[in-house]
Amino acid sequence: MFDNKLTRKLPRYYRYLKEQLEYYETEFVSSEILAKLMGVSPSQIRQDFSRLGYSGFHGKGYDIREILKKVTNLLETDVKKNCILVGAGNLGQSMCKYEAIGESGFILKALFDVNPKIIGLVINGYEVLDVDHLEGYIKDNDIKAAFLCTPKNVDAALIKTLYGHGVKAFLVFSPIILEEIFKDGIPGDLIIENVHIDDNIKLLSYKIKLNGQYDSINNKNVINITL
Amino acid sequence: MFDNKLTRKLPRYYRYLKEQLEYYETEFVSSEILAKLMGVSPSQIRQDFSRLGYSGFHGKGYDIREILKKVTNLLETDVKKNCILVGAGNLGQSMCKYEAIGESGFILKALFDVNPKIIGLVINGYEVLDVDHLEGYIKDNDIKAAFLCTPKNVDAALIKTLYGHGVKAFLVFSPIILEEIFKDGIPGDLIIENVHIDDNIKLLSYKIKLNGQYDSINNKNVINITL
DNA sequence: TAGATTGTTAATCGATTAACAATC
DNA sequence: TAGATTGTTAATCGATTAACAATC
Repeated sequence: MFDNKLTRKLPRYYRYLKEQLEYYETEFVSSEILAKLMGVSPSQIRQDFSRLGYSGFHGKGYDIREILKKVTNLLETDVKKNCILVGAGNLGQSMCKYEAIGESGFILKALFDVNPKIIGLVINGYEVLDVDHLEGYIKDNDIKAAFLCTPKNVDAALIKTLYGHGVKAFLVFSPIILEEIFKDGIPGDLIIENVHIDDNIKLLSYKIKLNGQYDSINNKNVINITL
Repeated sequence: MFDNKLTRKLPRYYRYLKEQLEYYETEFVSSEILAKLMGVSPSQIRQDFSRLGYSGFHGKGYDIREILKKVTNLLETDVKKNCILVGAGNLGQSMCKYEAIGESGFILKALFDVNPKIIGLVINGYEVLDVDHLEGYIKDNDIKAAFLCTPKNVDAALIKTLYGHGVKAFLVFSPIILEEIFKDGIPGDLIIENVHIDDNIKLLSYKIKLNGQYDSINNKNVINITL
């Protein structure tokens, strides 16, 4: 039932299938075409789709909308989940406009901040509320997740507070040391999804290093690096 | 020479080693301790470090600073690389303050925007320049990379333009369809590092779905999901 | 020395690929 | 029917784990 390695590939499949549908305007796609687009082997795609329990059509390919539906079902990105965003600075203001939030079933209910200059502003249709009202707001609005766009030094404490108010799931932009705040043990039902832009930047550095370097294994210069 | 699967793990090792050094204030770490912290097996850590060509000390563990040095060397995050940031809106303003940029060897030289209201402002010490001056600026300043914090519909065209001016490496926040812009083929030396926050959000949705679900394989409720 | 922990080999596990009969 | 492409099995490849002698 839990095939988490495959699950981790789903968002990627989602992206490329969407691309096929919208940019190339095709309703069906063969494992060969999709494989080329994604830089993987056709075999792998057939294996994965088969394991997802989705069948294509012999001689024709896969019905893109149907796989997308399957992926959506598995990720439950069609299930509505109320959420809030804390930290209405630059990152927060940028994030609250991000359509991927709604596309994943999250309904952004409000923004919160500590800064009196920001509190009361309306950003992208969301009023910025005072963090002092978090507790009541969470209890009244069935908040399932919080997106933390706060400075990294406050993230950990904030998670503990919000968890105390009943929020179990967090999207965080800074690496957090949970042991540091949950001294009596990290709750089993705490969910953290960490965005590691710093990792992306480091990999960019590595790719720049590699670009054009001579690859003695394949006897050619490195180009089009895939990590 | 090119062990890209291992390379992809390096930023993660970097993060946890840094954490050991700074938060736990230890100079040495055993594979057992680090494994517990990272949620992997001690074997794997010993294998990886060995493959990186780094030796620890019998009975004592690994010298954290030394591995960090090794990782830094491999990723070349200590090599200085001039870069620019395009799009000085909320995301751009947030990114230009991000210390991971400098930590990875990138030296942010300037911000660029199209909006006359933003051009001329000084943000975090960087003057916002007019995108019309991009070409000359790039040629004069040995720009190795660009961070695109622009609206997603302009990213693709911008990459083509900047590539034409000599910038080969890009950090991008929206999935881009390169085939769409490079109709005559995607240049082999073009480097794209894509930040997929939408994937993180979808995985958050999945984790919420799983949380507390009954796992019939292990006969217990799912907690502490690792994907 | 005793204790701790590495470094490495061999075994296991899982994921990817190859191949091809099935079938639309 | 011929052509295309799936679905699945078996083979391969690679990564993870287990085990333990080596050694600080």
